[in-house]
Amino acid sequence: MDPTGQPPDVARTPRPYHHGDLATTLLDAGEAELVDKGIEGFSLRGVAKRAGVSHAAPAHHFGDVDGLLTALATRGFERFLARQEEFRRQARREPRAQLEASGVGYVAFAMENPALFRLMFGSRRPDFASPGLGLAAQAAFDDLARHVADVTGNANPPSKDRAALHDVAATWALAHGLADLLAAGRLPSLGGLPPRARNRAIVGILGRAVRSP
Amino acid sequence: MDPTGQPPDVARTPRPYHHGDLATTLLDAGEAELVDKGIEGFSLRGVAKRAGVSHAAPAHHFGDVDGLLTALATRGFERFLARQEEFRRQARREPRAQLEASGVGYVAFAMENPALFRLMFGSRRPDFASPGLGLAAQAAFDDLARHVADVTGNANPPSKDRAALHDVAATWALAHGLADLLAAGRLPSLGGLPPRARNRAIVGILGRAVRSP
DNA sequence: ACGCAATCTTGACACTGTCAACACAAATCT
DNA sequence: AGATTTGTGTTGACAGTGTCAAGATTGCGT
Repeated sequence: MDPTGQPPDVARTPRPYHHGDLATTLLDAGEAELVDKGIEGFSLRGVAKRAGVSHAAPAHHFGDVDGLLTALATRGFERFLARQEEFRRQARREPRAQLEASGVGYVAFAMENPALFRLMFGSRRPDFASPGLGLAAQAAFDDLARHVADVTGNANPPSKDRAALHDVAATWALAHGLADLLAAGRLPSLGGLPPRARNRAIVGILGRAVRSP
Repeated sequence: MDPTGQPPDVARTPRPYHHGDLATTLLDAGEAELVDKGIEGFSLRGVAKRAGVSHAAPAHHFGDVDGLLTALATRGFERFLARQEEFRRQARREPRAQLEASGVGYVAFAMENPALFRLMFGSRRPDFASPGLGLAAQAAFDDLARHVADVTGNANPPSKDRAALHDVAATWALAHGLADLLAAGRLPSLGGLPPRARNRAIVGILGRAVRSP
């Protein structure tokens, strides 16, 4: 038989009492739950069931349901930035092309992960005062502001210089508005385009936010 | 005595069994609940309590909690349009000034009613397939598209003409993005400005979406 | 080898939305 | 007028949810 003395395991790994790495398993399960049920139908017990674990297990890792949502939003912001960077890598190195790629990545992420995007930007349940999420969200803003500054050549921080503020606000608002409306399916004539044509259209629209110096 | 045969009323209208106009009372209570608890903490029983009525009473008027939210969103879109019109009335009659006023009204509504705005644009609970809400939302889009067309002079429908589509999409996305970010408090350097300066800044930013012909 | 801390389960509680059964009032019909 | 039907609101129940306290199980440090 089995020298380890384990039972002949009709099902191997009959769920050890300690899971190993439950935290990330719960994050994955939480993301699946988010995709399936949306933020509205998101249930902590549902996540636990997906992870094959008792209904109170998530509390030990994330405290609250809001704690889990906060962690999900944090990971969301990291992927958000990563997706933008992917598009930038495939674009030319000029500041303008890099900014356009960022915007396209912004919108693409929203359309690919509508529920997660909503959690990150349209919900008050995640705790944005928590250091992890706060920093992740701030990093997303800083990244965009930097690429805008590269285009305008304005080195002043947006909080001090009015022109810089307007440039950043316009770019962010335009990208964010497109992302939100497209993710919600409210711009069917744009969202229904095939990806390449759609991205071209998005670039054309985003270009209105800032003018090169 | 009273010819109607009513009792001498120690307390007049001691909560009659039939409320009179419970539907609108529930809508008002629902809006208050929305402001207090947000969409996340919105509770049908809480609304009933606010209206001073049993916990199952709302069902007779709105069926579902989603039914009540749908009705709230519908009324929200009507107020949304009305608010934009208020700003337009105080603006000059030129197409450009009218469009700018619409945009400022768009953003103002979002900042004044952040929870309602989120319900209208950032939630999947209202039933947008219902005729009432569907028409109300469509009317908001049509109104904006009309004012954009007045500026560009392009009479073609956005669904057919690519330039028209881009103009409408850019304007809507810019206004919507500003509204969403400001309502969420994510543009503090802009949202913290005093109203007049803020509106001037918004006009300046919105102007980037479309160029007069 | 032992004790401790971390991890997970179980059971309970209050709260929620929804449904069925009932109570009351008003409108309608004959 | 009186009876019946329709609409309006209440009560009680049920399953599902988040959270907490208590206990069970495991791994780790000493």
